[in-house]
Amino acid sequence: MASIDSQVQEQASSGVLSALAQVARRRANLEAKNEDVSNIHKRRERLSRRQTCREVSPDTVVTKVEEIQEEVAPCNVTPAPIRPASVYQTNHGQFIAFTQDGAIQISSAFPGGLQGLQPLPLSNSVKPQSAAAIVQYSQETGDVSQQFFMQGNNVLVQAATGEMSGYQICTPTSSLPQGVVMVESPGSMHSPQQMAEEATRKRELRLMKNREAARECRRKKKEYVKCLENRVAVLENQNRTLIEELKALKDIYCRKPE
DNA sequence: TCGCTAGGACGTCACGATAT
DNA sequence: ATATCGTGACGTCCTAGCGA
Repeated sequence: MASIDSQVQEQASSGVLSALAQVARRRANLEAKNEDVSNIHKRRERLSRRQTCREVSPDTVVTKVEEIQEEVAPCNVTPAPIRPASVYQTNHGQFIAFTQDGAIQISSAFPGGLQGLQPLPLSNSVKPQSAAAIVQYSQETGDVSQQFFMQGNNVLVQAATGEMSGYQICTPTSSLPQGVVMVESPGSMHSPQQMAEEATRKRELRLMKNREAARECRRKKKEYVKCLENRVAVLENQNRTLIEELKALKDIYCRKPE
């Protein structure tokens, strides 16, 4: 118990330290802002010249958090819901879901399960898991048109006018509902331009995945911090109770027998 | 109302750990 | 050996709160 307490205290103080570090970072930020950072390209350049994280500062808080997690009683952290498929949201607010068998479904509302999703039949046998592919999707009612680049179970969503213009999009097959077009991405790249496009696409995919991962990571961290705070509250309560109990016992034993 | 500050959320990069 | 994942660090943007 005592060791847990001290660890929780240590955790709290490292929280303070990290807050201080954040203040320092902000100060540095402001100083950096005072330099000429108006140009986005310069900013990019600065980013690219940046030192690596490990060089700048050592690991602190998280390592400790992980150590403590093994000792304290399991918190009621709700695990990420197990979804029957991957679900993505487009910048038009629609949700694209991949079912286990590789089918794609589109919905305008987030699927609690996957009910209410509108099935999107694919034009050929290419499954998203097996090959990279592009789906162009346009709504019947509107002029909104988007492209989805898929590789494995990942999807990259862009407006049809976006950077993926290098891809060849087949002429829509009239039999396809909702203007759905599906093509295989070029299997063999030859020209430097194609290679560059491939590299760009790979990079976009990696960035997208990392974005998702960072979001998930933050969510987990927040949940864990909340859990720790609860734990602190519980321990403080216990501590108070024990102190009162001790006081009462002292009163009994220290009272002089008549 | 305006400027400043703190805090939160996000995207990106780098890197270690783990899986294939 | 290479790919993928998870996460710390950083820079940026946005917003709420506060004092002048």
